[in-house]
Amino acid sequence: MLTRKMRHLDSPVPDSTPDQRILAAIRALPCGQVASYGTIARRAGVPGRARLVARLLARNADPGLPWHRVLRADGRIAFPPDSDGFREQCRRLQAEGVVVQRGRVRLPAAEDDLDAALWRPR
DNA sequence: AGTATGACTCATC
DNA sequence: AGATGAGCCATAC
Repeated sequence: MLTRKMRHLDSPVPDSTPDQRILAAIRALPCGQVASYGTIARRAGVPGRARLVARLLARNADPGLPWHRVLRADGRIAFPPDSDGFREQCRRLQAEGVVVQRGRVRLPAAEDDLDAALWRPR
């Protein structure tokens, strides 16, 4: 039986939903590396949908998902500074060696995949 | 159908 | 660097 929804052509595009690709993009973040909601959205093929990323994280129940590596575009933690989420995220990041000061992390200057991957300071 | 609400982002000041 | 307002998109009422 073929899929119920016929594809226009049998396109080689991954048969995945934006949600799945976003989760994949987050899971693809290496330990100690961070990215903004917007960057995750872009990497997942849904540019401009940072809020979708945020919504997914808010609902996520998977304890293995490295949600703490996702920050706002300015490098700040998205939770209110006095919240449990904030503290937990800080703790997890620092446990990975990420420098967090005043709730802020220095994001890779060029959030491009290439630069972020190659420019990583030792 | 209209309004409010976010783990958002960007331009501007 | 902080504040503000507009844009944005999916859900919830």
